[in-house]
Order: sequence, then C-alpha cells, then structure tokens
Amino acid sequence: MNFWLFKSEPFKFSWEMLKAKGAAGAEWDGVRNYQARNNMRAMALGDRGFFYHSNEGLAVVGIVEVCGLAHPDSTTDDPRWECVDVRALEDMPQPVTLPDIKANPALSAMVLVNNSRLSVQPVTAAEWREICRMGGMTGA
DNA sequence: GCCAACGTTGGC
DNA sequence: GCCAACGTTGGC
Repeated sequence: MNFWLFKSEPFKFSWEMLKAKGAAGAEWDGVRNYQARNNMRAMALGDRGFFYHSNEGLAVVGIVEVCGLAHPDSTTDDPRWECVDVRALEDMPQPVTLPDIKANPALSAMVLVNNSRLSVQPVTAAEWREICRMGGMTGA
C-alpha cells in the first residue's frame, strides 16, 4: 500500500464536504498539474492519503482511502486530466499543523515542506507513521 | 493583502 | 529548444 497527501482549500472543498459524501466518496477533480496527475495515476485501490487543508487551517485533518482508480476528470473535456475517487475514512483525533510538521526533523524531507504547491503528493511510510502518531491516531 | 516559488505559455 | 513573461498557489 502506498501513502499520499491531498491538499484542498477548505472553502472550496473541505474535509467536512468529503465526509458528507459518505462511503461513495468523491472525485478528486480540478487537478491541472502533470506531477499531481501522475501521482494519481500511480494510485491503487485501498491506498491511503492525508487530507490537508491549505490556506486556512494549514493542517492534516483526516485520512482518506482511494476508492476509484484514475479516470477522466468530469470537470473538463481536456483528455489530459484525470482524477481518482477518494472517500473519508477517519478524522485525525488532533489535526497536525504545518508548523508542527516543519518543527519535526523526521519530516524535513516531506514534499509538503519542500514543494508546498504540489496538490497531490507522495508520502513515505515513515512520514505516514510519524504524522499518525502526532495526530493521536492509534491504529493505522 | 503581499510576495516568493513554481509551472506553463509563447515568441524567437 | 531556450528563456522571458505571466498566472497561480499558498504561506505569512
């Protein structure tokens, strides 16, 4: 299983909005960046991801699961853009904030720290465990 | 609201 | 194929 990080501005598409979609989940649409698209193409069913609120909140607030493989983005006719489907799995007991992440030397190589503009990012297994620990996530 | 960083576009 | 100009993102 691989791990990822999905970024969204909460006033456009928030964690609460994804949770409201339930088990069916939602398209992660609107991505217009090749690197982010390629990351989505590399995803497998059951992969896990962090849901990160950018601009406002600035924190990892929940865990999502990839529940649909990459397919054409329904918000454009341009065949270049694809997206996966994700659904909300669990809330972070405590949101892990960007300052918390930046202050943790174990996370200094995270894409979030070094290329904050990439909207769909890979996360290593070690980074995944560390952020789960910081967020008070007992399982995962 | 500002500004730095990055990606994309388009002229040459 | 290079590079300058521009637009967008996102942290502060």
